[in-house]
Amino acid sequence: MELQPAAQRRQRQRQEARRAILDATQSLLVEDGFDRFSMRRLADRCGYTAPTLYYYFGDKRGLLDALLEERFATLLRRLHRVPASDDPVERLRRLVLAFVRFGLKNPEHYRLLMTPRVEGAAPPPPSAEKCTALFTDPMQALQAAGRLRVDDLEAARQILWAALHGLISLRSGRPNHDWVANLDDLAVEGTLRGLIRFDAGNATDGDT
Amino acid sequence: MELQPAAQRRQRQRQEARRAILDATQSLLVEDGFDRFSMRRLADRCGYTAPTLYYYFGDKRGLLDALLEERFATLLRRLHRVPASDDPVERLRRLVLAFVRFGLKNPEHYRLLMTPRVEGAAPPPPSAEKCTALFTDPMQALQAAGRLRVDDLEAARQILWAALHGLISLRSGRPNHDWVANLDDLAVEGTLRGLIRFDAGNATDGDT
DNA sequence: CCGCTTGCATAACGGCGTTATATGACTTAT
DNA sequence: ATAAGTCATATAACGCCGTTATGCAAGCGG
Repeated sequence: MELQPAAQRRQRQRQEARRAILDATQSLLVEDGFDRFSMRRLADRCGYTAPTLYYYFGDKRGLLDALLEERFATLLRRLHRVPASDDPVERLRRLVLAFVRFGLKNPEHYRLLMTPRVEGAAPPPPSAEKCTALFTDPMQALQAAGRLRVDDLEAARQILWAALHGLISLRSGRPNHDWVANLDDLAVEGTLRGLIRFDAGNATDGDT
Repeated sequence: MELQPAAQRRQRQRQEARRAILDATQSLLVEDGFDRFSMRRLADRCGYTAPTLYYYFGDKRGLLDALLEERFATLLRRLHRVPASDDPVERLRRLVLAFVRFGLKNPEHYRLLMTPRVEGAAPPPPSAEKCTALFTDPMQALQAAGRLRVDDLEAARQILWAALHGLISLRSGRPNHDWVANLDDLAVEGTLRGLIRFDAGNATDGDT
């Protein structure tokens, strides 16, 4: 049984330790919330002491980014399974709604993602960026069809980004506020309507 | 000169101390940012020691709320001077733009305002709430004219709130991102267009 | 003149993120 | 088999934070 080089076993145990720490991080985060989360409390929960966490993940941000990466990788897989519609509006709507619902179901992770990096720190985990990149595709299609109300594609992206971020962060930051039923759908619909010409037909330009 | 009861002089000195502390808070906040702000650093800056700050303002949140109240009182005065237009859309647009620009010019205060209260803590300062209340007026007018795309006025309010919050918090949280020029105007215009029927004329209902 | 409120300061508590240093187990080399 | 070395972990500490307990001196009312 010990024929395999012992380095492999060590590495496997290393992975198991990381796994255990990440699992404890996840549960502590959802149970107690982002504000009450601390490295020392995590150490207590997962049986290791604090320096071990730093040994494995560098610092608090690195640990949370590792967790974030996993979480957003699953979102990414889910977004990839969103069916491609012939109507780019419909596809964009589905993507956006999936994203919003993910953010609302994982408020601590979303907050974690959006907490701005200090200065020249590490970039956000790659899966998170890939998620947002998925939106450019249907938006480019809309621009090509001349259905964007804002000429600049980047401007449209940023407006959409801001609206979604506002919706998610506001709702998950104030869970006790009595939000209107179906706010997600209404807000997404309104945002898209502000960005996109919904009336098919007069597409390219209506002035000359 | 000492004819006035000494209690008045004491109260005046009290006010002066509060004033000095609040001024130091303001400058420390804008110079070093919300994250680096601490009661101890404030104490160092303003000459008092930390317990004195607690003597005057209770706790950190109370101190920051006092500053916030002042700041939003000036915004409130400015918003009150926004001219009433015959077109409620135009009036709403002006209010919204003034609000957004205020948020972007006072990012630390805005962040402070939006940082959710812990649980049953003090409500946000009254001026801040009055500011948001100013928006309901033109929105009611729009609803009465049947120009709201969302029937429920409260829903429309929340959608607008989310969009503005997203715009402000995203931009001021990432000042180094290269935001598109005129993003504010474009975003506000898009948001309003998603919420409101811009074409005058077929107002009430277009189905039956 | 005495006692009381008021406006401060010193010192401390507990918690935080993080790091310096030590120790023991396990691997490798002789 | 033993010495040398690496790796995973722990203990102890540093410096910061928000906050509070305690003390103390100056001014005021009796």
